[in-house]
Amino acid sequence: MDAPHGPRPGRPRSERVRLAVLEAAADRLIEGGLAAASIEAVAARAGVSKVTIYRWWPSRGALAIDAYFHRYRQTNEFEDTGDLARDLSTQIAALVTAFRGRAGGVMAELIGQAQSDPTLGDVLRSRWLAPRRQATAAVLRRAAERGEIREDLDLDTVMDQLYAPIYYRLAMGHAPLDDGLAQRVVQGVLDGIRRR
Amino acid sequence: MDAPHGPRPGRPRSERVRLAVLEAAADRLIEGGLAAASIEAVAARAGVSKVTIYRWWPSRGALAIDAYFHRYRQTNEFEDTGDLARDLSTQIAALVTAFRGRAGGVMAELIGQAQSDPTLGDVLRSRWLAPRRQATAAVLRRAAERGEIREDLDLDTVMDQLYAPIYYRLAMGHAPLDDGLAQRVVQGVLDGIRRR
Amino acid sequence: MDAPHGPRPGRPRSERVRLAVLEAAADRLIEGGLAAASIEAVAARAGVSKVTIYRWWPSRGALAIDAYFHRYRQTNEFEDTGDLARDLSTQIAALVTAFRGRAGGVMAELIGQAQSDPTLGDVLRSRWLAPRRQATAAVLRRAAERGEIREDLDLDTVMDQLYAPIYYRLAMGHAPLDDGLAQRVVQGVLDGIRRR
Amino acid sequence: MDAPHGPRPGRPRSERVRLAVLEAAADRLIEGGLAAASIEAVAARAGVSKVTIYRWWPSRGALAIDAYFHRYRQTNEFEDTGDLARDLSTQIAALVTAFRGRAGGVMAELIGQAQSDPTLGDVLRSRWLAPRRQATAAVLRRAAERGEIREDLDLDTVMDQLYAPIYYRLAMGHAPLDDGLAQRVVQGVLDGIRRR
DNA sequence: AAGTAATCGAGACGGTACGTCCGGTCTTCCT
DNA sequence: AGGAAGACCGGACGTACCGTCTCGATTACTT
Repeated sequence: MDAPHGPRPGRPRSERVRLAVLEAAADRLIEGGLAAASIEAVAARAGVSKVTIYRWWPSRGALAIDAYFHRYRQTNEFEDTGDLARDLSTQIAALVTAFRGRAGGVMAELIGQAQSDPTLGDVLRSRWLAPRRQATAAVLRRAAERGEIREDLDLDTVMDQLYAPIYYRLAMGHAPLDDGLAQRVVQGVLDGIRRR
Repeated sequence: MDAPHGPRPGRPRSERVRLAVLEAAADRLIEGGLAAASIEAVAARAGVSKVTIYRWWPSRGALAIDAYFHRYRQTNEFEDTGDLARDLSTQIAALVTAFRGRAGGVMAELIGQAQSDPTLGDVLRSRWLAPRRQATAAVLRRAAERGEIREDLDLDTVMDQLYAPIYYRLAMGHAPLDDGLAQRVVQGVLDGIRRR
Repeated sequence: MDAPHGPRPGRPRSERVRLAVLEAAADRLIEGGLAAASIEAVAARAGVSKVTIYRWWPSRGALAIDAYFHRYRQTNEFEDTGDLARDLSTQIAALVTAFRGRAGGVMAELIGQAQSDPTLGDVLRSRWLAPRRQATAAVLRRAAERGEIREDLDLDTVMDQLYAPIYYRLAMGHAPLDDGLAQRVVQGVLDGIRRR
Repeated sequence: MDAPHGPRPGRPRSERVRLAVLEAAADRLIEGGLAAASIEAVAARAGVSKVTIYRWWPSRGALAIDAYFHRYRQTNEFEDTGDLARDLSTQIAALVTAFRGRAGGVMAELIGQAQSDPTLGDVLRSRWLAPRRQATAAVLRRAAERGEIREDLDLDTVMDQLYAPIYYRLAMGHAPLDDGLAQRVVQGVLDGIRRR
């Protein structure tokens, strides 16, 4: 897929331009949301021609999500200390904290945009959701092996129960992403899945 | 605010026009999503002038949500049979069923749009979320009074646990809104909150 | 065609805008030729939106020719003094003089553009050529009636002989539109068509 | 200018490429006029890089005219049989015939383009007009020596009278380039310049 | 054989203009 | 006052060419 083809013919893509576009897009995104990250505006801000952006990103959403990941390329480590409640709380609290900042609004808009842009949905699922869910699933599996939680669980459903409330509040805004949220959610889920 | 002014001066608002607009908007919404329900397009389809729409609806989102409720004005009854698990399952299964059809896509787009349109968020919360949550809260309260579930619960958190997975799947599309979903979710939540 | 329809519904067309566009287009046309009279540039200069221009003029050429006639709306009178040689010379000399100024370059470009824009050709023929040829034909007909020139002439060919050299020099630029040109051309033609 | 430099260093220009470009340009020119003969399109069609074209031709017009001459490299012989009327008619009729075909439209567009491209005008005059006018002038001069026409004539004006009507009709399109045109024009001119 | 020099294909890039869509606002007349 | 019709500005869209640029590969002539 990305095997080093050796030097391809033609002028190579300018890394300078790639970065300028991503930075400009991230800036606009944070300043004024997705609406402000129009191709036109990003091109102007980055000092780059529109065509160049269109050559590399198929849509505003695709660019926005690249810019988002570029700006918020987080470590995304998931410690496995053996204390399931603590590990899950830590991980989810980190998500809550991130979403409380500007990144939350941007992510909410990206999810919103994905409703009318299937490609964007794909990217979101594969680059954002999937890694987090895989890490979480691993932790849960090990907890099951340790006998801490039941073994007959549908992990996908469990993870929905863990993550959904965060995204739900983010998207609907009916309640804040408060400090205790992560803890409460994890507690509620564990109450249901713990071995008795 | 809505005191009966008695017959106000001037030409009264045309009910015919109101309906034509809502029907046209709903049609476009279903055919092509929010993007297709532009004020321009709806006006053309309804045979109505743009200004008339602007007079009565502040934005595309506001119009869309009105059209949504106009088309899918559902009964939204919530039976309280005394069997908590059944009542909750019934209610949530109804939501899942509704979201599986075209209404789901539209609702997803409306939630998406609300991310950049605070007014739309308000309407969504007050006219869509709130009634459902109030009915659900009443049922839960009565179950607590009957001693079926713990009394120290934060009902808001419980309702998040009940509803969030549905919206989460709707919005992220990482997993289908399958038939057993409602039952599984309710089961999971009850496992955690039932009196032991 | 332009019967007074009575007051048509809707906001009436703004005369201010119409004039601003024509003046701006004429300015650009004279400053930098057809190339400078881009819709974009004219809109900017006139303080008018592009869409407004597109609503009223189908193409750059159509706008340019309107602007040309707006700026150079000449009297186009053709005196018939009874002295054929003088009348023709006067008329053609006026054309030569006009074409020697900036109007010449613009007209040349318009004719050029008409080669790839049939609509523009139509306008040019009906609004520019036809009136001049009709007036000239009338003068020639009266001269024939007076017995000054032969009566068996194909007037269209005669008029081609009169006008063609002017446009030929304008378009090809192989020789100047000098002062004596009109006189020489008329003399040459009359030598051939005068009654002997 | 084109002295044989002897073998210059470096890779010699590829004749294959030169021909491919000219053929491609001529094709596009005939299919869709000057507009279709964009450098971009010609390069694509010829399987040649844009830069290569830019290296050898300064502009679209220059390329177009080269392509025109390449495709329509005509013999351009001018017989001098001693019969002036016939010789002129033959020559001009050949021009009319050529212009009636596709070459006419192309030539018209080239003349049009020359209005905003001085270089193109130069090429048109030196490579197209001049040779024809020189041959015609020679014929006329010999006729004057034979005493067939007046000797005090300004040959440039006479040639304008001969050729202008053809180009005039080509450019303005107000009348067709019909069969008798050449004959009529020559007759008209000779009527005026013949010795009496 | 190594070096030098030009040609060529491929393709990235900034820029200008294109013609279109939609959002909002406005003006006018009609009901 | 409500409503239809439609003109208007502004902003963005996605596309077409322009002319320039950076590469690597090729093809000759010159030491």
